[in-house]
Amino acid sequence: MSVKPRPLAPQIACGDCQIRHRAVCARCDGDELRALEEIKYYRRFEAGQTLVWSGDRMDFVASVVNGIATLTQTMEDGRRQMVGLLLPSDFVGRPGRARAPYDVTATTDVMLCCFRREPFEAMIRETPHLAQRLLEMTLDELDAAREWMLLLGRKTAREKIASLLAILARRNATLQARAGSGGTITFDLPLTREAMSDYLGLTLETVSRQISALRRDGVIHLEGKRHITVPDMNRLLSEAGDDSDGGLVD
Amino acid sequence: MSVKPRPLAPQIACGDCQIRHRAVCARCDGDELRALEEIKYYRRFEAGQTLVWSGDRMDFVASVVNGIATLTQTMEDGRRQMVGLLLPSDFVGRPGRARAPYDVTATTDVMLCCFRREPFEAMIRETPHLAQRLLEMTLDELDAAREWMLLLGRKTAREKIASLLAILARRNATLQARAGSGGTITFDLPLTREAMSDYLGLTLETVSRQISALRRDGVIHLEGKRHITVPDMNRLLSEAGDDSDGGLVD
DNA sequence: GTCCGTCCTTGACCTGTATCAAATTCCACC
DNA sequence: GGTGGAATTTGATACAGGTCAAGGACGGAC
Repeated sequence: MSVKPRPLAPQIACGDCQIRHRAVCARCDGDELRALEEIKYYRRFEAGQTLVWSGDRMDFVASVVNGIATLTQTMEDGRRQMVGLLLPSDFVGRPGRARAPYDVTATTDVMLCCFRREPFEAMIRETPHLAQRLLEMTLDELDAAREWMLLLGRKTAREKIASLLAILARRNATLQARAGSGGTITFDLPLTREAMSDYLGLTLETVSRQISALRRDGVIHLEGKRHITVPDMNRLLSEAGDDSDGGLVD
Repeated sequence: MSVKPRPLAPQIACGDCQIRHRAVCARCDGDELRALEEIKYYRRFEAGQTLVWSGDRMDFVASVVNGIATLTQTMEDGRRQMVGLLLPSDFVGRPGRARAPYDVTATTDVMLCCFRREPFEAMIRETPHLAQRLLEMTLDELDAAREWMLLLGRKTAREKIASLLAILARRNATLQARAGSGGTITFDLPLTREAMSDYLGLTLETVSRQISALRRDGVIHLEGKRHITVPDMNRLLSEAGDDSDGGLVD
């Protein structure tokens, strides 16, 4: 969800379960968190299903196990803006707030690991470590949101598309073994053109045009409508308008 | 910093010091936090001064005591986007990350209440309550950032200006006794046209034009360049394109 | 006072993206 | 393999906001 090559460092590969966690994991996180086991349950949603409508009561918080979901805000006249992309290991819902401030919609089939609100809040109070990890994770999200603000406010359509592709490519390169880091990266777009337009603050036609333009210019190759190959990641990053320092890590 | 009338509820009026706190206050927050007293110190910055440059090492975290500061991201070619507005009681800096990801600049003279990083981080580990309050505060900021994403991605120039004025008016109405809540609201713009344009993802000319247009249409009155009167807050809110439900509070 | 510099306003024009309107591709399902 | 429908692409045109340029208002220094 970050525009510039941000450190994905805090991801922890987990021997216990398949997913890579960035923050809280009920299954393998530390002795303190094993207690979460007792209050968790799983829920499955199908692609296109809206898990929670804006304003709805949300009696759980959850971690995405697999699949992709989105957070969107909608204006009265129908204008929509995606404000978050939930990928596996991301967290949704917030302790202390019962109503969702935006729609949460499944883009693909989604599996959530849910915790009922009250027990979870109690656990936060009892388990200092948990609040700290949630804080860390939330700060990461805030940084990502702020980079996205730069994109929405100041980037051109072409830069926006390149930025999104860079994020997806990067995410993909991390999940796959990054065979030859200078080499080509290949992945399937998990979003429709419409979802991309909602994310980028563009129309779907502009998204389509810009993708075509990037293809014409050799920045990406397209196979079908979804399968993308990035021959030169640095080229893509410079199209995205990000500075090339790779992001400062501490 | 929120677009729609959001609950400013968690502000706590404090008998001990002048400012209203939304989250962490070293002076009066609770017994647990009095320990922070020992590691805090004050720093003063003048209007226009940049407190921290993006990428700089930042060996403290701080709470704004008075004045206004901004967080901005800049692209290589100079395009700028403000990603946060720091008002009194807001917090800047993050535990666990030494380098600032954006410039922090004083808009007016600013007084910060600073805590050196290491002691502060130690205190978070030792004081569960502190992490919880920081979490709550960060989640509020994240919500505000996401509302701002809707503004940046989907609102027209006129709506953007109206939204910003609504926020400032609202903030002001909260700080002043809100004498007759239906009545007119009056305040001084704390931002130049340029700063507003950085915040809204517009050019300074467009900001100026839209402010003139709102004045022509009677949505606001202008006295000089900075002093603004809002005769009808509801009118302003509807110009901002926000739904009128007033925001859902829990 | 008046001079200067900064901030703001307004105008004329241009460009990037939205809008409206067809095609075209692709996939799922028969 | 054919068919229907959704997703995507492409084209023509409109318009919001950007860009460039010229004043104007205001405040501080002298």
